[in-house]
Amino acid sequence: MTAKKTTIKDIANEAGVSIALVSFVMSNQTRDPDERIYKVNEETSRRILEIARRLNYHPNNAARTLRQGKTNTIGVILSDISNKFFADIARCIEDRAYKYDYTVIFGSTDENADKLENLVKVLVDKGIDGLIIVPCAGSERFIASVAESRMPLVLMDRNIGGVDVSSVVLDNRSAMLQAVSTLVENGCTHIEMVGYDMCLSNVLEREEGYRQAMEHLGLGDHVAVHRIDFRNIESQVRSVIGSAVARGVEAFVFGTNTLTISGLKALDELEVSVPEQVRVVGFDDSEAFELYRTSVTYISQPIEQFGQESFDLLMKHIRNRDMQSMTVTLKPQIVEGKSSSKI
Amino acid sequence: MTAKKTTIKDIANEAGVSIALVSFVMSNQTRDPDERIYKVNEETSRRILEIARRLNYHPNNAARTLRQGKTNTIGVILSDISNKFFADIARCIEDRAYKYDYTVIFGSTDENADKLENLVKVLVDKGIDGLIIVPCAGSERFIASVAESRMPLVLMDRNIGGVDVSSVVLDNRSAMLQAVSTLVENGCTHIEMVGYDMCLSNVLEREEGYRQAMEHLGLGDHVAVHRIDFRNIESQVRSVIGSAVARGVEAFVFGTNTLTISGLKALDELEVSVPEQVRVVGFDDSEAFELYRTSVTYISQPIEQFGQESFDLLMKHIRNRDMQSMTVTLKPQIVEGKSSSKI
DNA sequence: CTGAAAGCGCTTACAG
DNA sequence: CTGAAAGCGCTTACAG
Repeated sequence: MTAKKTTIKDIANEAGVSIALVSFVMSNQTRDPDERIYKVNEETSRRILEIARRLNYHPNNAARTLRQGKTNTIGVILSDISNKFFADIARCIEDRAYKYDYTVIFGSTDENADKLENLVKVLVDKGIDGLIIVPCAGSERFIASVAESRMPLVLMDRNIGGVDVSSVVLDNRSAMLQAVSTLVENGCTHIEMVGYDMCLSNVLEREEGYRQAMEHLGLGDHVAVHRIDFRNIESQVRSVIGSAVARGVEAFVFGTNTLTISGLKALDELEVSVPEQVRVVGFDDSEAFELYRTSVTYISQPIEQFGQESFDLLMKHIRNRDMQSMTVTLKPQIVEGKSSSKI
Repeated sequence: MTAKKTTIKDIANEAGVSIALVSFVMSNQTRDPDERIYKVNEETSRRILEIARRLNYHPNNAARTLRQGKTNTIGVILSDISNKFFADIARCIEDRAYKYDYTVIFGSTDENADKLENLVKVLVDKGIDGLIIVPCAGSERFIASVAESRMPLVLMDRNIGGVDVSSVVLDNRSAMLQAVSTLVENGCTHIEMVGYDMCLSNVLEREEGYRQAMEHLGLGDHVAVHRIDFRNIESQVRSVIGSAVARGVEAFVFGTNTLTISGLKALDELEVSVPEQVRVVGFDDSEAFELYRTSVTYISQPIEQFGQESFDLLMKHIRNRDMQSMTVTLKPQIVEGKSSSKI
């Protein structure tokens, strides 16, 4: 495999030709044979290829990169690769990149702007052709500077206002409209939302979407949003839900997968039954729903599309450095279970 | 960030020194200052560093790699990075690698030997200093050839017989002994196991561990192992569990996280209550347990140690090419919930 | 159709 | 303490 490292020089010696010719044959091998301008003598070409195989030749990537200034590697910076939502997206990106002969390097920020900054620097130094980033709160200015550096860049899941950069995001307002509408159709009016207390576009849009939906449906008086601190989810969700239930709330809409699971767990602990006493619409699918006593209604995000569109958009930016930035907005879909239904 | 790409030449020009001196100053910067053999003039050094900063210099990784023959990148090939067990390990490896200035590239095999082979080839061509692999069935010979190529290599989660290669694995026999013992202590004798139908060391050891534990506890007559096909889990688990319950089985031990969740779900669908009618010991922790009606007893694997030990062991192999291979065996710990208890 | 040569950016003996 | 030079392995105009 690695062994003594055969180089084109070895092959050239063995074949009695120049290294240039070897290089030429090797690179033509992977290109459209019709596009080659020069035609290498068939027999010579075959001989070179045969020797390369025999000597177990593997081109040196560093040399090629140094020469071409392209690494065929991209960086993908997520919130946390062990979070199922991001892990699933990571998998899609990995698969797609593999197909296009790209390698991807992942990094996790834990919603920490310093870490994000550091990761980007490491990856840029390492040499990457482009970046997909899930931005976190506080990283706006830094990401703007990355965008200005002309590094091909695509934001995912969240975007940043006032910065000219491409992004792939969810239609969060539509998600919340679907959630609220479904609950209203099932007879709820006291519908409250549990979201994060973070200054992120998706968080804010979901909150805004909830408000708009409520007002649109004539329930403006019942609007109530509970903003949970990211670092202390369980206990906050429990207390928020406890007092809301005491106030006679009829339904909860959750803003993320983690919040949904914490919420259902809290309702269990408070011995509030779903959907008999309180109805629920969650966000994202989860393995955990499979073991829940009731089938869960949730907003389903198009995970595969997130991965695919982000990657494809980044490829476009890499191939055309002067491409205009654009935003791809993906549509969520509500999946109805019993947790939101009339009893 | 990337911009016009400053090189040491630019800095040398600006500072009126040679590129060698610049290179020297730049690399000394990151080494133990006491170890330097030459001492660069303090003032010159400071001036060079200052210019580097002002010109926003970032060393070209490809050039350095080409020169040094080291990439500071490792490859990690898992079964599936979107599986929670592997995603958690991936996160640990990522964090640890980051601390040691290493970059990691992940790949998923989906238990497909061809894919594994391909991924390894891609990564090796790309240039990596070492590999951590979760081997899959059918990849034994190929992995043996990788080991022979002297590429630093560590197997994780499973190992391969007859090949001289390092590995980090779980003490699967101990896991199963704990599982069976706990159930026996709670009065069960008809304990059956649900595992995979795969020829992998961990699968086989868990099965063997179950058998030994049963025999050791005088329950050899009740030994029954159900081997599930990896590609058709849900339906097979359901039918296996259905007939076992009909036979009057008292408890199930599951061999992996996916099997545990499928099993609990199947019991739900069959309206068999846990632990009243049947007791259960699962494998690996899962978010899903949080929403299950009963707290689940499970075998907990030391995820962080898996990541850490694999990485550390690989580092040792990278630093010392002639190091003897070794196996690190990690201890599981049973976490007792209500699912295994007497009613 | 094929070869000689320059150069990508860096590191490392080797002189001075 | 500092500089000139070779070379890592490859690609790419440019000649022939």
